[in-house]
Amino acid sequence: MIGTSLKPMRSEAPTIQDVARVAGVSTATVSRALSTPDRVSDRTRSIVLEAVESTGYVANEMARNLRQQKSNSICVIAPDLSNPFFSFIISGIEQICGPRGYGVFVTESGLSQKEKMRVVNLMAASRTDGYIVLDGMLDHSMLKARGRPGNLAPIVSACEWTNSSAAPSVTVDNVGGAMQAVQHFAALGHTKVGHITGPKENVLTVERIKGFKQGLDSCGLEYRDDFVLEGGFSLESGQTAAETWLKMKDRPTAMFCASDREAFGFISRLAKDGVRVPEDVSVIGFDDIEVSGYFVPALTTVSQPRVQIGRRAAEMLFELIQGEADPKDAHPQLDVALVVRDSTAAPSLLV
Amino acid sequence: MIGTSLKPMRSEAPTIQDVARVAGVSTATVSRALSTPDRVSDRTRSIVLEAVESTGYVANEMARNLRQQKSNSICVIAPDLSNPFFSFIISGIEQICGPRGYGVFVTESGLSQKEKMRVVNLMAASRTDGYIVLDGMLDHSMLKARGRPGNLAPIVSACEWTNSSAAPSVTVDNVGGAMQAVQHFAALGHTKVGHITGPKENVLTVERIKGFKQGLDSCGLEYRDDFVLEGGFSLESGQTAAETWLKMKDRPTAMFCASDREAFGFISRLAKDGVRVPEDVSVIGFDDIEVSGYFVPALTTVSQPRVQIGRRAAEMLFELIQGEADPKDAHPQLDVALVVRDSTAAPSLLV
DNA sequence: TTCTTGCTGGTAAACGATTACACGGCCCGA
DNA sequence: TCGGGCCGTGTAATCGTTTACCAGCAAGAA
Repeated sequence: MIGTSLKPMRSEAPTIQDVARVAGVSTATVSRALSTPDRVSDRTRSIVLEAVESTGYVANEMARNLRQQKSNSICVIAPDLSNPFFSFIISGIEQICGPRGYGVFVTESGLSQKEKMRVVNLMAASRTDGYIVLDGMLDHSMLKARGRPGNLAPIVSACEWTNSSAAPSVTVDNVGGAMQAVQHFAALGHTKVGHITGPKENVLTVERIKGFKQGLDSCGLEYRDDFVLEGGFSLESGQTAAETWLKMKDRPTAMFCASDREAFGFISRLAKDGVRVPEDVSVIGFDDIEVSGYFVPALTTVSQPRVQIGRRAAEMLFELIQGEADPKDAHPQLDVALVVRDSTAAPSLLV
Repeated sequence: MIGTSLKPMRSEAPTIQDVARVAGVSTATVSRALSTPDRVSDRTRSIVLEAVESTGYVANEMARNLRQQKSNSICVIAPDLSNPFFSFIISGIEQICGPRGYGVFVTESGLSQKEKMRVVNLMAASRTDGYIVLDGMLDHSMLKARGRPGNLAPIVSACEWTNSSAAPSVTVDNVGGAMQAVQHFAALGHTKVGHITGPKENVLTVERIKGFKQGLDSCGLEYRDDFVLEGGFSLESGQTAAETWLKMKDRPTAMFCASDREAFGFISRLAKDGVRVPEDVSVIGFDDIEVSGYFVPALTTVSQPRVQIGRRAAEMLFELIQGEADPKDAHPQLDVALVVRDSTAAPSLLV
């Protein structure tokens, strides 16, 4: 080799020009042979494909993106990737995007407002064709900051949503799920049912509290303020709630937790004081993350169709990208299902 | 408005030309004012910035990418995003990439070979400037398939690696971690120590088995083939191993699991038969995922510095991207630490 | 035969930034 | 006063595609 250099050999990448030269056709023909094969003759196509093969040509995405004004990728924004709840949703999204040749960006919006600004800036730069937002706290500031004309890639929210935003969303029946949980407790004979909520500002928190109350109502049970403990969806917050519970004089015999992780934290802390689940207190979670079926005890929980949520959101996003759908009236709500496992039982006869 | 149309209003996005016109300077000056501010006069800079403000200009990433031949983003390839083990690694990666203005793509390579091909194709398209591969099964086929000249974005492997690949890697001391686990068992008085392995073909599996044996050796304990159960890192595989364990006539009193999730599956299945941890059998995991501290019992485990792994891998990747480093001699190995919680105790005196 | 139509394929203009190169003015030392 | 640097800016080439437009040609219709 003559041009051997120490530096990157990027320069050697074959371009469409090289292919055209080898095949003895124009670049337009090469492009057509690859992207719209039926617009060239059989003969030409095979010549081109052969030239592609022999040169090792791979189209440069960046050039394509610039010309087409699209990136063939979307971005998923989750508040917290360490929360396994999101993984199956992402998987569902990829199931839809992969076959369509779209790449899936994933990024974390974090908990602090400062972190969220980072994401907002990312969105303004508009590297991707659309967004799926799993963080209900993001929309407000976001929509303001990226209101630059022309940079408006479509957005679909999933799971969490923002009342103030007109963005289409796919959600689940949070109210119904919470009701089912309470009704299950009632059916087992519990009358003193408590709730560990999510973080205060969260929409899901509000919905699940609403469902909790409606469930109580529907069973003729009393709603007691002192049975509602503030949580934050996290393991730690479940633990903290457990400490509150342990100090209560009059304790609920059944606790509905706004997330599975809260339930884990709760049960785990209780176990350290010898309080057993479900013998001493019954627990129901929400989400049905993978480990829930393997917890000790296996957790009774409200299962969300996570893969389905992801798929649905991705499908909606594509409709928006292609301008097929009217964003305004797209708010499907998926069903949830109570999965009964070993963390719930009839209340202890004593006490 | 005259040009009102039903179609997307993308066309309205201000370009650098618009800014130049408003500011009364050339596009070159605008570009310089934004990317190399010290190369223009104070006066000009402020005029330009004002024009940027008033037009709402945001640079078009695609055009920039094409011109600079780089995408300002990297891609992380994980076998399975539902495994929470990866989340903190990704977080660490973002900690490094964010401040440098890099976006982080995340994609799932999946378990089947077919899925992995999808990723390989993605890599060939070379949308990103570099790759961090968390999947040890990928390298082989990958390197072959994307050997197109010119398209060689640098790769760093992390956690898992491939012996056959020259790619730089950041790993942890798997052997040492396994040894520590066994030594902890021995110190508690266990003499019958077993192991649930990872999936057969995995490098980590091999390393941890090696450490397991060395640990036994170092404590003068016997290695017994029948005490080694094949697992697969997953919850299910731990459960399966538990069923095997339950059927054994001569059982180990302590089990070292190749992953925390395996340990959960194991403990959970045992609990259903009334076998208690750590009273009846002690268990140690590997990884220290978030939920481990909240399991019942809280899991003793070998903790990996996950965030650190991610940060280190990202730093190495940047060195490679900038051509600063020689890939060949970069194989840092990070330390692990045994975190003792409640799943280990002295062996029961009975039996 | 002549006009239309449809099918192929070439020419060249985008896409929107960055940046090599050139140029004019200013300062400074000889 | 003149020449050499430096500084700030503009001109225009460039990145590698896609695609609008056009032209040539063959076949079918009139």
